[in-house]
Amino acid sequence: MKAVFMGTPDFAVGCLKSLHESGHQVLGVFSQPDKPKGRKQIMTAPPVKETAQALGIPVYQPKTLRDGEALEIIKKLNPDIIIVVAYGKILPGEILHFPKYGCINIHASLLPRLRGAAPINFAIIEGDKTTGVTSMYMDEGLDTGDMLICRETDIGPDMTAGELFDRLSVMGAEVLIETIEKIENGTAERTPQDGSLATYAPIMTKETGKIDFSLPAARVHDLVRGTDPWPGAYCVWNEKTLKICRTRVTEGRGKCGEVIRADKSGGITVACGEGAVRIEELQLQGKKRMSAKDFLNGNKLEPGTILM
RNA sequence: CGCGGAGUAGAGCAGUCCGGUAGCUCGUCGGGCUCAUAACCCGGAGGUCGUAGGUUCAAAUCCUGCCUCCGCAA
Repeated sequence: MKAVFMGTPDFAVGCLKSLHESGHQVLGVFSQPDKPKGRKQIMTAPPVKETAQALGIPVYQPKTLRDGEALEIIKKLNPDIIIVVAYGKILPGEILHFPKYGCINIHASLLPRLRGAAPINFAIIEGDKTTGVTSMYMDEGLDTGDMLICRETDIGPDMTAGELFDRLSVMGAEVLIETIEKIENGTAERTPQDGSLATYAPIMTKETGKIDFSLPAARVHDLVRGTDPWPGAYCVWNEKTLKICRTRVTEGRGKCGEVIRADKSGGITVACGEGAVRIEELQLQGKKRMSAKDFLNGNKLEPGTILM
């Protein structure tokens, strides 16, 4: 099958590689334009672009797909199918309808749940016990197309978004290849989504990681692991940002956000609206990430302190 | 030159303003106590204070360049 691939971040890299290795011909790759990144604002290529270049596939990085130029490129490449994985742009109808087999998308959730930009993180933040990946035919809505293959996986009680990301990224690549096979041999079945069950996983910002200690401990824990490694969950201590990197749900009672224990044997325990969380790893503004034990060796954190 | 913080023993920090013997909490090693311990007591080892210069009788500390790490912003 002759395909065009569209994707941007790490999550899409596995799909691109599998597609390339499975013998399908990748005519071209679309990715978001390079962006300035990091403290020095260095222009950085998106991971998919780097991968494509390493594989010797031509890369296109249009600012928009709506000015007709992108369509011209597509027409020239003349793919049988377009694969979209976390590309970050909406495809106009003229492109959606161009390829013979249409456009398919790999999405990291069990649709119609968690449509949108950050399904992996929100599956954890919302305390889901399972999630998965879904392949679908794209339409003009946001993750609303007819589903093809849906594969489920468990979310462990302490699993972080980073860990889940790795697993789903592998699953996504597998599902992609299977989906293409089914489309090729004509056994693909469309299942429409039940829109009434849809939920949304909005794009994450730094604010997403703000901890609210009035919530039950389980929810605080879900936020911490659901935002790890990015953007990270945080609170405020001594007027400084304190990132909370790793926690465990535990017993304890106190005012919301109150440190009820801070010693080397019990770690740092903070009371929540219901129960408490023990902080195992944290990072103070301007410092490196460290264990609660190391933190307590050099910082005075008395029981009774309130984290906001 | 986007804003800011920081490099001191294996780890986490203080000391820097106001130059004058390298300090704290841990870890580690040896010994002791205890039924026992992530507990307690005694003792020891371990640091060219990120790096290159400058000022000075004397620099972790003051001045200048460079390297590295981190938070914010994007």
